[in-house]
Amino acid sequence: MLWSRYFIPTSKETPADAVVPSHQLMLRAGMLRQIAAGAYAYLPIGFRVLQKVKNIVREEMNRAGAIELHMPAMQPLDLWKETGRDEAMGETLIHLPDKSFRRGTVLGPTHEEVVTEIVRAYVNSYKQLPVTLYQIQTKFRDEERPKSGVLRTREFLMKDAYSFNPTLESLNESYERMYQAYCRIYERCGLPYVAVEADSGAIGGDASHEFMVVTNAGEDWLVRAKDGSYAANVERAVMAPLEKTASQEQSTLAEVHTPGKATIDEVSALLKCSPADMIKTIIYEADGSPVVALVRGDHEVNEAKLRKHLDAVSLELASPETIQKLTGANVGFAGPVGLNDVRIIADQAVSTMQNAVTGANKTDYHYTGVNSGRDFNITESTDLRYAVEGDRALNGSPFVFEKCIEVGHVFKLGTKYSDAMKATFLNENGKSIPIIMGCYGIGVNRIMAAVIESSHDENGIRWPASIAPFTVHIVALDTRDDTVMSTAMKIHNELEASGLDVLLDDRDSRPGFKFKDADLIGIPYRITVGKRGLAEGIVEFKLRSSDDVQKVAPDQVVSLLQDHLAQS
RNA sequence: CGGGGCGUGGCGCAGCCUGGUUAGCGCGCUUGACUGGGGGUCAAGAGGUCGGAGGUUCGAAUCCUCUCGCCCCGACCA
Repeated sequence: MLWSRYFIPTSKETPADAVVPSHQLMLRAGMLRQIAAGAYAYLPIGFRVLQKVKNIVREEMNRAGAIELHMPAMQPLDLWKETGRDEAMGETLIHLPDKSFRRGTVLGPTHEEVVTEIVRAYVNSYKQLPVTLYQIQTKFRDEERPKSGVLRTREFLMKDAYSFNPTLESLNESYERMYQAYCRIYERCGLPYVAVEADSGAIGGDASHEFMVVTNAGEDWLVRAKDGSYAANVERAVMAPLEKTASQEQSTLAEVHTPGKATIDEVSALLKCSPADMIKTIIYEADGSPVVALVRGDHEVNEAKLRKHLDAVSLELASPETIQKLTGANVGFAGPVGLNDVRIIADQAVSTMQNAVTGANKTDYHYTGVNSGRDFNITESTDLRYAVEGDRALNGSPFVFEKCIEVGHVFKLGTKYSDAMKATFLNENGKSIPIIMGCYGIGVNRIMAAVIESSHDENGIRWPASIAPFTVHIVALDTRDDTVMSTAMKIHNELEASGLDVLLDDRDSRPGFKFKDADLIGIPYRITVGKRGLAEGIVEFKLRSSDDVQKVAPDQVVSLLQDHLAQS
């Protein structure tokens, strides 16, 4: 490919709207153009990268036994009503105007409903199972706030796979196979990833892993044990109970006047104590009944953990009226002392607290000197909170917190969708039972952006050869010199003939300009052809990832490159 | 959805507060000359409904009202 005849609109300046490196570099390298908030055009070299990522994903899916199909982006709302997800997705679901359609139509944010509809139509025997179907498709989600370039958009490419299994053992096999395929995909894309336990959330599955890439541009947090023995989404991270501190002399329980001081910060400031000396009392309504959660003042209740502990379907903060009725006080003055006839769950850390401060269940009053066992009893104690700095893994290794982005997610769905949509089959005993499902997603655009986030320098992108828009970049200097151009063209043709993607910069520009562009678009192998080198019978070979320049005879270039590619 | 900011040639910005000739500057682009190993120099050019609508005024990029779009922080996020 000749640069002069191709379309790579590079730019020296960084657009003001771009904040994260991947966004800035994609714009500058001429890969990407924003068309609307959260909707991007992929320009030729950006598109080439996407295609390479898609091909890797496709190869690994096929290798893992998944079968490709293609489902519509336009879907009938009725299908979403069957599972109730029209409500659950809320505003994220993009509805088309009703006019020209008989039924309401939405743009698919994901395809569980559609794929389940297909399978229930054709699968009715255990003999047809298991089967895993996948597609690589454009998804639409009306995100409230698209951001960070291609990392969070309203329209994006996703590989989504769905396994349909007759038994749990079979589901586990499919899940494991997908998990392994994901690892291979990220490895082939040159992406340093971490597989973490994830919260399976409202989707209702019982196991789930996320594939994370550590980067400052991320919007999720992952927690890792320093010794590498544990990694989890912060939503999910399980930590060791805090150790008991040396016991202090118990002070007496005292009621103090704290007028208008309802928050942890206000009360701790007034009473000159640390938030860690306070017991935070949060009142929820779980499936309609009030429940009280206790955590240390500097900790936050993890509602997912609480929900799981309670085995509740709905969980929300109680209304001020409920709180008033339960505690007899305004919001901000609740505490466990004297609180009866309600289920109280304490975080483990609360058990280690001594002479604590907490609400007195009386408006404008708190207690000091509160001790569990004496002033109130902890009947239920569990891990209820989010991990914070200083927490440790169950084996005692300290936690490290890192920002990250999610590039993939695998779920064991169970029968949530097959139950709701009546996707059943007859098992060997002639009994009709719901198909057990798993679902497996990969964000294709995110892989591209994540690779750039984790592989760039001040001059530009550093693509791994596997997904680079071109594999080799020939820079012809002195383009008006016939020997230079004929040599460059010859190398170009030989490399193309050997099956490589080659870009030849044949523009009549100054050398520095072309080198800067070469570094910016980040093709892994660079061949420089110039008058000087040719005078001594050589061209130069350089890796994007290194400053070393190797002199090589023009007719040795193909074999040298093949050696390099064979090693990588 | 709360808070903040920004819309002026392809990109980055100034001008606005305090209204007044042909709306500037840098990058990029075109043409020519010189130049040629890390984003060159000089010269001459092209390119703008100042996001849109309405209003105030003799006169609006500038003041007022409405509106659309975009970015950032937060909340939310199978």
